[in-house]
Amino acid sequence: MDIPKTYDPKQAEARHYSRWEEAGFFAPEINRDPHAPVYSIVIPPPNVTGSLHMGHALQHTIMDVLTRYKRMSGYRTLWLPGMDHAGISTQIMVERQLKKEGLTRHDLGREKFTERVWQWKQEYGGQILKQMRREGASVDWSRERFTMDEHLTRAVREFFVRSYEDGLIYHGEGMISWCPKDQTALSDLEVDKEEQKDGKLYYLQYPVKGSDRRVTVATTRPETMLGDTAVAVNPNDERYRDLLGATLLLPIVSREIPIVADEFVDPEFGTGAVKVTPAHDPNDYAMGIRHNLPQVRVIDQHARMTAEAGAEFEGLDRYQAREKVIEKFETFGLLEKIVDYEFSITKCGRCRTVIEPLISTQWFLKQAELGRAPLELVREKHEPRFVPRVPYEKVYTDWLENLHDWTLSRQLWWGHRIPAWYDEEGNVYVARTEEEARVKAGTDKLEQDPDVLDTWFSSALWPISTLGWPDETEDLKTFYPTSLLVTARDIIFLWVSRMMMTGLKFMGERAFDDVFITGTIFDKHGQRMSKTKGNGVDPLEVFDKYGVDATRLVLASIGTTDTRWNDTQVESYRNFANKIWNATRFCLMNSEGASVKSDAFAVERDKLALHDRWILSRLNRTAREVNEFLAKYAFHEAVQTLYHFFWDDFCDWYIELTKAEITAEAASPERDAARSRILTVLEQALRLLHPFMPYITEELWLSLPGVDEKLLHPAYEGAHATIMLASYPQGEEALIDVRAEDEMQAIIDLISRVRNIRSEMNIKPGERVPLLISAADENLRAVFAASTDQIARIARVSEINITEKLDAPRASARAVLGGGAELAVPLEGLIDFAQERERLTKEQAKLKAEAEKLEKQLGNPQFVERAPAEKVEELRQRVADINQRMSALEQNLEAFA
RNA sequence: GCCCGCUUAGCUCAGUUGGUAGAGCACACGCUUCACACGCGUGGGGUCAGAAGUUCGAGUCUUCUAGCGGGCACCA
Repeated sequence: MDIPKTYDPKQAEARHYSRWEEAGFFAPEINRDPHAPVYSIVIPPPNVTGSLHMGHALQHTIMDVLTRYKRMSGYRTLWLPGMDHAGISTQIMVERQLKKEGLTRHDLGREKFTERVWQWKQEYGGQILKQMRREGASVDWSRERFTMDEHLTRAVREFFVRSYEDGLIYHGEGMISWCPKDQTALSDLEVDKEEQKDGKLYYLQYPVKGSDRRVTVATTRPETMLGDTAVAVNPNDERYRDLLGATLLLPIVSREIPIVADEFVDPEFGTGAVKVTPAHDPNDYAMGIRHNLPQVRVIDQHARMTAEAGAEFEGLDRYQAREKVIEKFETFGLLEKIVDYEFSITKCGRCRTVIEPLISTQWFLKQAELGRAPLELVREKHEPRFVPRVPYEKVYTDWLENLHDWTLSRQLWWGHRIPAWYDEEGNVYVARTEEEARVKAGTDKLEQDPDVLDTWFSSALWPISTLGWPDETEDLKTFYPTSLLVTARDIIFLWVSRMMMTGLKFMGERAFDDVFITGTIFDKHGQRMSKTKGNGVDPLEVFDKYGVDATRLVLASIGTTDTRWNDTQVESYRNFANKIWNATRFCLMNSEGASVKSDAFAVERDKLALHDRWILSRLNRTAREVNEFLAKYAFHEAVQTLYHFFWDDFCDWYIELTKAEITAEAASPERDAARSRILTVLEQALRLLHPFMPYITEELWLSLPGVDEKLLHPAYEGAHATIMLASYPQGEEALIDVRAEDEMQAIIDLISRVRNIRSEMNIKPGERVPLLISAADENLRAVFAASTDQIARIARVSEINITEKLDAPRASARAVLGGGAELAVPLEGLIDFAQERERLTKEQAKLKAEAEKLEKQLGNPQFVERAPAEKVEELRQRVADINQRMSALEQNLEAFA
């Protein structure tokens, strides 16, 4: 027998994945049952530029555990992989590459540049997909999709055209967030607010025309005053009532601007007078429309001042212009004060450049209309079901209640080009193809809109487009709606909500039943992992160090909770994997004449030893619990249950209890039967563990004698043997044996007490001691009697004497057990009476404290009256048991007196 | 400003419907016991952030306070 003592994860990891993939185990077609229930997940498509981080590994683990679990449970299972073209990120990545060659994208031109991006994708993109193989992700690679695939492009155009025809999409002027560095419009979800701790608030004075008065306005952006076209005050503000309708002389540019009244203005803030710059601030833009104010554009797309800002300012950067405006105001004596002021500024979510709000002609989508159906669904039916519901259902609902128009167009080259064409007069034709547009326009002289769509526009279609929409494919019929979406919380708005919108619009059904929001993994100091900080833990390094299976156990346990990453947890699961390895090794070393058998435990109940009935019960109870936990996404609990079943019940107790039988040198039907039983329990345990630990379980499962195709779930008839397709144990209620568990517990307690005595009395591990057991209850005596061999072996006892009443020599260490049992270890010459007295006194004190607490509670008439009768009875039982133990201890102490 | 979450053993975290506080790691002691030292056995360690309330009974429910972390908001 030549099995290494230590499990080497890398070997198993290298061995099985490609085999599984090539055999088609990941594809739903492997399931031959036409009536099989369906389980489907589409992966959140990682960016084509991305590489695996812990967040991905976490999401993938959750998805894979469930997919493998459902597959083993007989479901027709699809986990669909793919990638996102990631417009801006990818374009920037390739531009950076070009820069090294001294080129810009404009040097290449649009067509060549796009080709270059595709080339880049071929060579470097999709790193993450290779890494997913390492994770053991059981995705169906035959259905891999990319958001820029021809078919998905067709879906995008369909979405666009239909929405345009329905009046949901429009082309027009609006106030948008513009990134001066990336040179594109952004949606409000792609920008971040950032606190400006050292911000300043500038108080500027504007002279009133034909008067000595001045009106003071407060602003954080003085440079925009060059584009002011009004000052607004609250209509109820007494201070300015007489100035309503007056004209102000805008300093520097000498423009005459009105004072207007608007409810928006908060009289409490600043001076109660607000400068209005309709071309460069979202609120002012809205106010400008309300009061029909001119829009003077003083800042351009590069965040530099325009000619409109005046000759002195033209070409200046916005911050230089700010300095200059302040200088001027100071010289004019119009700068009232500058105060420190904390506020937030908006930055580009990608490059952190400060956003410039600009008026621009773009394509927009009226999200409010699309959002109505998802909003109703979540309000009325709580669908999709968020896990955890708090706080995400509310977050999602709140957002849907307050939808703004979505800026769709991006001034980029990489992405889905907007399917809109213009004729020479500038009329727009939205169509699925250029041909269609020509027909609509009645001319060939058309020019396509140069812009591309927001990346999230195609992502919004992911669950339906990947399954074939707009065609009515078999996949779409079979796998939609999907069962589950697993993702991080930061894209609930960007993505989750929008998939619900498109799913409901085009399919009339929710995109997924459940939405599982994973926790966030921080570094050990509680800091968010990020590339710029360089504090990220690389999943691949963790895989290398501890193995994929161990890492997956940690990730599955994390589930929805925010966690600080620490290697010690992985290490402990690495040890667990090793434990599984060695337990199997032990079973294999003693497997001659035996095999995994469906009828290994099929003998009359009274012919089966207690420990066999017990492990069978524990196994089935564990299986039931794990199924229940998985049904409610309680991964941590499932992992804990399996861990303790395998380590504590199976290894620490069952193997030890059955060891003598199994390692017997002489072959016998009894030995072979015992060997088959342990193999059979082990085989089931491996299946239960498989969704979490795919590699080690497959590696070991295949090595077990008697394991073959017959163990596969009936749906996979004809497939080669693999644990992946073995049926997941459901746990049989009938095999749960409460009595066996209670009786076994008595044995375990007994052995533990003996071990405790041995340890406290410093008895050498090799030294065997005699043991006296007493129990008034006949049945309990029988239970002990039936297990004397095991007790003797495990507790290292030389001889066991079971009596009705304890009759031990004075020089004995004693202990009391539940159920009125007692034990004594005679230690003539070894025992230190003082020490033993101390030990017993300590134990007595413990019991006494507990008894007092309970008696106090029982002495409370209100408790006895109001608490449920069974609760009261339970306490009485406990008190009785404690009292029994105490009196036994008392007698023991007297023996030493 | 509004909303939400978190605070449990030295560390990382569990604790379902209110009814004797748990795990892993760490720590102490003892073990080359014929699967495993990535192991075995034994043991110590928590007034569950603080306060008040509801209740026979609160880690668990309510309110407030503090600290930390999110999300949202047009306050110039």
